Parts: sequence; structure tokens; C-alpha cells
Amino acid sequence: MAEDAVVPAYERVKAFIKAQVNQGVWRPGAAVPSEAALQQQFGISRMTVNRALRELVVEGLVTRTQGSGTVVAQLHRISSTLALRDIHDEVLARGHVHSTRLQHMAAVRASAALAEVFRLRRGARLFHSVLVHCEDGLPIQYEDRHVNPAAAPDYLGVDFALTTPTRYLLEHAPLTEASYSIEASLPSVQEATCLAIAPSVPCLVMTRRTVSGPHVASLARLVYPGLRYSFNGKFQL
Amino acid sequence: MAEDAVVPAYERVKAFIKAQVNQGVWRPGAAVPSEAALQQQFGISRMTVNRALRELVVEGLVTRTQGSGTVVAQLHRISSTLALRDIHDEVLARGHVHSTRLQHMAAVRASAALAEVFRLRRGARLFHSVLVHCEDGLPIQYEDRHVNPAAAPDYLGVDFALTTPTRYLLEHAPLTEASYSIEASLPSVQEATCLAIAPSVPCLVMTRRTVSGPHVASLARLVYPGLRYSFNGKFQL
DNA sequence: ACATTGTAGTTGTCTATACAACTAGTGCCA
DNA sequence: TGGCACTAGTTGTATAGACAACTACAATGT
Repeated sequence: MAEDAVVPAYERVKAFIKAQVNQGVWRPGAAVPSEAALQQQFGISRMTVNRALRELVVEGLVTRTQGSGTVVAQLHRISSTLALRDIHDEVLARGHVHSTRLQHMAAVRASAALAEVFRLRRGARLFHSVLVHCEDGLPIQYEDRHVNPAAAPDYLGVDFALTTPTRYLLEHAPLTEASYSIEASLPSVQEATCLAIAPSVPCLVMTRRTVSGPHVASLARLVYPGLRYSFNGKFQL
Repeated sequence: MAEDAVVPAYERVKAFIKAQVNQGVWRPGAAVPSEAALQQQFGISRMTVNRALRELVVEGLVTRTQGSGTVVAQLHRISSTLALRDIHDEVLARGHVHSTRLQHMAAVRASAALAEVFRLRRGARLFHSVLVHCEDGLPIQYEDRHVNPAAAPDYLGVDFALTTPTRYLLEHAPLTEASYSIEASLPSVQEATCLAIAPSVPCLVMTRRTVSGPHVASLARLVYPGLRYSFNGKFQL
């Protein structure tokens, strides 16, 4: 039953270097053997060693300088993959049931602030939706979103019992750029009401702007009750 | 003055594919030409095409299946590299002045909860430090930290006028693993006092656990006044 | 109808070699 | 001392070829 599971040569080299760093044999700043040295040590070709080291650069474990050498990196990043993940999938992944309540859906005129964000003129047509997402019936996200009709012309007709705004936009306006900001603040009265919390309960607020090709596709304000939700991340190696 | 700036062949292939995806020519799920096809199209060797495609996999732009082919990825991740960044550098990068007030520093005995986190027995010796970090004199972070003596035996003697706990630990207990959680909550009375805010002001609270080799090195509770601080991230391509 | 086999196409890995580009040091010379 | 040229060592890129592993599909046979 036990598969051969032949580990590729470049993986062996990576594992070796990671082990040295993990066990503290090579501290940050220490020199990693040259490609030629590792080539001899492992009895493989230089290109294979080169691949291993290049991948370790991407992983943030080492830094390389042409002409000089390879050293163990000083800072080990946390690549937190704060992914633009659909809340539907997220809830499902936890083994719970996701449901949605549509609060509002309409075409609106852009205020000066919105027009600037979307790089449109003031008064331009935008779609506006407000939803509440629930996990096992309990509200966990208030989603207030504006959408650029140029990126998703049929947004008003989408049935959010079948999909979520995030998913619909990812499918119809593929992502080319996104930026977000996470703050703590108090919910508005309407947000508190929809989330079934007191207005004094602190919330995580994520503001997210997505760009699709030439268009600013969407600006979303996502409000999470602070006591029912947290962002988590992990880094290893 | 204008350098030749010869763009490597594999970069040209990557740029070509990114452009097709960005401009919507190839939608998520669409097939990317095979290595052989790209090899012909660009007049380069297969290994070079292979490198380009492998790097695009790491960047999350495409997925590849042996025997089947390469397709444009469905979800474009935001790999926000929420780095374990030293707050001192962070403030400096914004062009401001960073200062620190040491509130407390002592050796303590582990409570049951702390012992579990650090994988030590109850009552084991730990170091405990409390600092307030200021940006241009304004408090922006309350840092309550426990440290494992096995990972940083000289922690009690560190002068936090010269360095920060984060920096000291990164240098003396190289990181092998870290996990964090971000929540919104209200500050304790002491936290509110130290941060010079009202106890009703919502705060971002990051709880961070770091591992160094065999030891759980540190557990930190970082409290940020919600109105003065936000986590930001960006993704492109 | 169903299962098996074969095959073309694709990606995964690895090699041996080559040259370019850069770094850091050494030694020379004015 | 200061500047310069040279060199050994290192990483960056690229090639042509090879074989393995896997997928999807077509052809075959029962």
C-alpha cells in the first residue's frame, strides 16, 4: 500500500535547507551553500539546485544576490492569504449552514465620494445592494455594496438566494486588482438592527474595492459583529 | 541613459499570459496554450516556458494538471502578506516618530491557560511585558506579551528604548511558525487608560502566537484604537 | 453494452552545458 | 594612500534532449 512516493530532488534540497533553518543550525543572515556546493553534496545537476533555491526565495526563506550568494532571510513573512473568499464557502467549510436576507436592491446615482472611488462622474448610475449573511441562522455579516453597471450590467436581476454578490462578481467581472482595509468601529443603527446586536457592540469593518479590467467593479462595506467573528491566519516554515 | 533592460524570455511569456487574462481574452476556466504551443509561439525552449507557467501557478493565476493542461484559475487570491512587521519600522515608514513606554516587566508563573498555549506545565516560569507604542506621541498600540524563557532567556534585561519586543524576538528566536487572530472588542479599563481613549471606543485586537524551533516563543495581545489604526492590504494582477 | 487496450497530448522532473551579469576581493601601479 | 584592472566565485538565464507520469479519448474486442 505504501507508495514509492519518490520525492523529487529539488524537494529534497528544499527540505534540507528548511531543516537547517528550522533547527537553528543556520540563523538568519547566515550563508547558504552555493549552488555548486549543493550540487556536489546531493549529486544532482545545478539547474535542479537552482530551482530549489528559487522556490525558497518565493517562500521568503532565503534571499539571493547575483555575484554574492544566498543567505537565510531576516524576516519570515506571514503570508496570510486574507483571501477574497466567498462567505458562503467559508461558512460551508466550517460545516454550517449559510443563508442570506436581501435588505435592499436598487439603482442609484453616485454621490461625489462614490463617483471618485469608481472613477465616474458625479450622478453616474450605480447599483446598490444590502444583504445580511447568516451562519446557522445567526447574522454574521452585513454587506453594503455598490457595483459598477459597466462591470456587471445584469447585477440587479441576480437572485441572491442562489449565489452571493462576491461569487457573482468574481464570475462575471474577473478580478485584476483589489484593496481592502480593516478597522474596528461601532455599527450604525441600521447595521446593528440587521445584525441583531446592540449599537454599542464593536464590529470589524472591512472596506473592499475591486477592479476588473478598466472598471472599478465594486465597493463593499462588510460589517462583522466583533464577538462572533475573527480573521485568522497562519504561517509555517 | 535608457538601459537595454532586456526582459528575460520567461518574463515575456508571463506578461503575455497576464495580459490575456487581464484584458478578459482568457476568462477563468479557459485553457492556456500548452507548453509546446507557447514554445513555438515565442521561439524559446520548453524549459523556459515551463518556468513561466510554474511561477504563474505560485502567483495563483493559473492551475495546471499533469496530463490535462493549464487553465486560468477561478479565484484570484489576495495574498496580502500581513507581515509580522515591527511596529517601529511601520511607523518610521510612514515618516513619523515612534516611541515606547514600558508599563510593566516581570517574571511570572503560568496560569493554566498560558501553560497550555506554551505547552508547559502550570506554574512554569514566563516573562511578561506590557508596553505602549506611540506614533508622534499618540498611543497606537498596547502590547501585552508573554515570552518563553527557553526561547529568550535574557528577555528581562532588554532595553526597550533601543529595540522592540518583536524585533528582539525575531533576532534571538528565529520564527518557524506563527498564527494570529484579529477581532474587534472593547478595551479593558487599563488598556483604555494607557491608550488615552474612552472604554467605549472599539479596538482592533490581534492575538499572535509565535513558535521558534521546539518552543512556543511568545503570545502577544496587541490592542489598537479602532479610530486611529487600520490594517490595509492590496492585491494586483 | 461494457470493459480493455492503445495512443496522442500534456505536464513533471532532471541532466549537461553554456554564456551573461554581477560581487568581492586581490594585487598592482601611480 | 588611492585608484584601477584583474580574477575567482556566484547567481541569472537559456538550451536541447530525455524519460516518467498522467489524462482524455479513440479503437478494439468480447
